[in-house]
Amino acid sequence: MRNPIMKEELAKRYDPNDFEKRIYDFWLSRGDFTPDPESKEPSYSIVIPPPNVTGRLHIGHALVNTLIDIIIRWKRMSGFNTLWVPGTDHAGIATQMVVERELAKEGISRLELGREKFVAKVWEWKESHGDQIQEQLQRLGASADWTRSRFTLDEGLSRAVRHVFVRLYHDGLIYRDLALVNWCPQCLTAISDIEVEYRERNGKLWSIDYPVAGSDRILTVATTRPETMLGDTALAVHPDDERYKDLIGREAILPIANRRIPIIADPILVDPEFGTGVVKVTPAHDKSDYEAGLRNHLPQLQVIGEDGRMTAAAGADFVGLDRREARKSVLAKLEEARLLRATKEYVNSVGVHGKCDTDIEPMISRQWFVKIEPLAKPAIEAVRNGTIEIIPDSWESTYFNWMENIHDWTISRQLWWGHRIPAYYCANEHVIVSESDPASCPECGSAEIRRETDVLDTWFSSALWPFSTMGWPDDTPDLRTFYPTSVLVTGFDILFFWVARMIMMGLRFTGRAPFKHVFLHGLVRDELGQKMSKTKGNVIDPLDVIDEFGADAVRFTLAVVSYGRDIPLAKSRMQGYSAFANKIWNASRFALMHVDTELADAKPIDYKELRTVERWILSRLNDATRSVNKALAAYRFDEAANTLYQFFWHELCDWYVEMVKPVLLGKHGDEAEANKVRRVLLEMLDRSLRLLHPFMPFITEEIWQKLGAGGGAVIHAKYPVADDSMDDADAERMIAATQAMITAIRNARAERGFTPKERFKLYIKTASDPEAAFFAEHTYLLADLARLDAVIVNATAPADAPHDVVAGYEIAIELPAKVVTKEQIERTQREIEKSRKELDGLEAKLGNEQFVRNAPASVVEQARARVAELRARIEKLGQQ
RNA sequence: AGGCGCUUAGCUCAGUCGGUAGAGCAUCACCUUCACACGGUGGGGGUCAUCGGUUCGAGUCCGAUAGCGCCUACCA
Repeated sequence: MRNPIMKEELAKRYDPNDFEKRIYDFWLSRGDFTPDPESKEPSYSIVIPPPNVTGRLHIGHALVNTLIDIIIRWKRMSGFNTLWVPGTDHAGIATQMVVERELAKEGISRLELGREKFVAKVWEWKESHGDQIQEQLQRLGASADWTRSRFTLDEGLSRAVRHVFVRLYHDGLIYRDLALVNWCPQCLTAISDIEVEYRERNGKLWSIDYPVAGSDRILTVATTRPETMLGDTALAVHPDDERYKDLIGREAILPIANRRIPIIADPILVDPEFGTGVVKVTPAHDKSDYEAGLRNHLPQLQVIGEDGRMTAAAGADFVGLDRREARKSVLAKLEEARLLRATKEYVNSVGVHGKCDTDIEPMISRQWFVKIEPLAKPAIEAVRNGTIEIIPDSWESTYFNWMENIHDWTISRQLWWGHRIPAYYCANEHVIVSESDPASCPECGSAEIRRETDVLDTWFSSALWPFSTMGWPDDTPDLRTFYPTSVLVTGFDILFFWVARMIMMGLRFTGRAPFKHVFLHGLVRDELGQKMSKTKGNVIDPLDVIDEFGADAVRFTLAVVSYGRDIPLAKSRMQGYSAFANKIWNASRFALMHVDTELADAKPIDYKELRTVERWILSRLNDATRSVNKALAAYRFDEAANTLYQFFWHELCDWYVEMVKPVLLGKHGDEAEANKVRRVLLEMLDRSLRLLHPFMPFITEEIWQKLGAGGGAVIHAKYPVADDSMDDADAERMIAATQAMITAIRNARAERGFTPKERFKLYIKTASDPEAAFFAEHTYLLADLARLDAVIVNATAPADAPHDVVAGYEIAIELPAKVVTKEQIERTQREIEKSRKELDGLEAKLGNEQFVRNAPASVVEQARARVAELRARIEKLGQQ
């Protein structure tokens, strides 16, 4: 029974646009991506790294989702009850920024709209644009279960977020405190430490003189941020620094402000070797100064406000000025007072907010934090004891290094789009943290309750993704069946942002690691290894290349290049793999025009009855099958894909198909032999398509439907596994020898300038009768592929025919008389030279007693055999 | 500053247990043969960054050096 949705015949030309959409709809209509709830098979599950809901598919998404889909399809075909949970992330700041930008086009600002209306606008935006990325993933062939798609702001997920927040708060792991945080004056929100990106910048280092009060001494201080001096509340020196020891405890006069500030000793803040050994201390605007301020009980004077403008505390001359203007103004005033001593060029790294590229302002602010150490400890242990395995394992040391030096996590954001923190304040400022909205304050009974306005860091909800998507905190069938998930596939760039936090939260709230393996892939670059960016114009848009080359070629390319930290990607590679798809297409057309698909329903292949050629190709296929399964189990998508490419094109197409043509075209053998060949050819196509399916799902499904699959689909066909009984070393050896002879003859033909029409005679010498019989039997094969008119076994060749030794067999090629050119002589001499060099090396090796004594017997034996072959070869070649 | 990684053909990269250096692309020559010119056949191209060590034997293991990249922390 053929499926009616499929076209009967393969089109002449491979055109992915003709069938990819149709095939995807076919799978969707059958519900092929949804696991069977009744299944007794072992489960296998993956959750998608949720892309930004307003995002558009970029090449990084294409990579990670291709890799996930390869694993999912492989496992599904390998008998697992397989689930891939898709979904999207609300992506707090990023989404808010996108919508704000859209509104700005209409001249509307978020602030004038108000919180409620703005959030409603974002939801509108989400509803109209949110499915775009899922449709794009479908074009890639993603076999995710769309019926289970989740969004981090869904009701269920929101409940999980709230539940986790409340529990962590009551366990003392979430607290609210006044602390120095990273503040983005552009986005007007605090961000966490890891959201700060550091950029190298050419700046200046200014030296400012601070007069010591009641003395004519001057302390010179270097700074990269002179405007912060307005907030200085001390100068610090090292307690052991002899130069300044006597000044400790005295006061300096802060220039411009003319405030007196203490001169303190702080061994942690001050490195006496650096600069002048005197440091200005600005506790409200610098991280290490903040800590020094706490140690020394210094006042915190905020001179820069949340909007990046100077506060009243900065003084009347500066209030309201932007940070940058304030810097110029401060420098001018210092210059005027002749207190600016020197300026030098200086390269330092400046913290910026990655999302908007604005310089971060360290700021003292009341925020919510997660006390991270108690969560990190078990997460470290889980990786250390192997409960979770990070692949490649080189990332484990990075993971440990970060987790062991981790700082508390700032989770509150002064945004509108996100999970609003479930904390409430009563009229008396009592804090109530609760899963449901409280009616009155449990402490004082006040009914005047207002909710916290801050929302949570997006990554807080992402951290719960592996179990929140499955219905947690309820005990659901999905949770029981598919949690913990099997592997997490993602880029190494979000190891800290996401992976580490999922491990911490998963262990804390489910008592189990959220996944067994973490596979970290590299980052896609252009062919020169540069980051892709719109400004550089080197972006490869996955949707464009899918249009151009087809999803299968794009997927195959991504699989092949996937290994390594950086993944250089060029369109030319996709073109190359679309040629491979074309090859698959045409080889299948060839097979289908010679093979009756009814054969598949006939009795299984009897391996003992097969010819050597068929036993050989089955053995080679088995070898490829073994390699592919092994490579996939190790997440070596590149090896798996290369193995299939190599096998299908260069063994199956280049050799096997050519070898069976004489039989299929009726030039050799009888109908019974042809039928055996047809049966095996069909088997090869069937198995190859199944092996290729996870990588190239569309083309394999389209063709496989033509094999008379009884209404089935390759997506649910069984993935081939290696079968030792298919291995055949003898067949491999004899066919390899045959191939080597054919190559040698083709080579001789090309080198001597003969056309394909001119026929030769081949003489072969064998050492045994079975070998002689083999070559006699396969004369047609040699004759057809090497264009010979005779193959003569174990007879004396004419002395003037070129002799050689190939695969251990002495051969001679009798060719029509032709002038021997200088090039041929030189080439033969080069061959002899090469062989002699290798021979000399080997003989020296074998002459070394220690080699013979210490090396394994097989290695010595191999060397001896090679020596014999080389000697014979040199002799034969020399005769010419 | 600390940590991690990389250096192999013109380009981009594989290379398992230490045992005769591989692939794709590019390049050159020949071939429009009845699945495919998105094709076939054959060829050329490498001091495996450098130096030293271990070993019978090193692209592979160890140490150092140089160059490049990334991460983390800090940078008055």
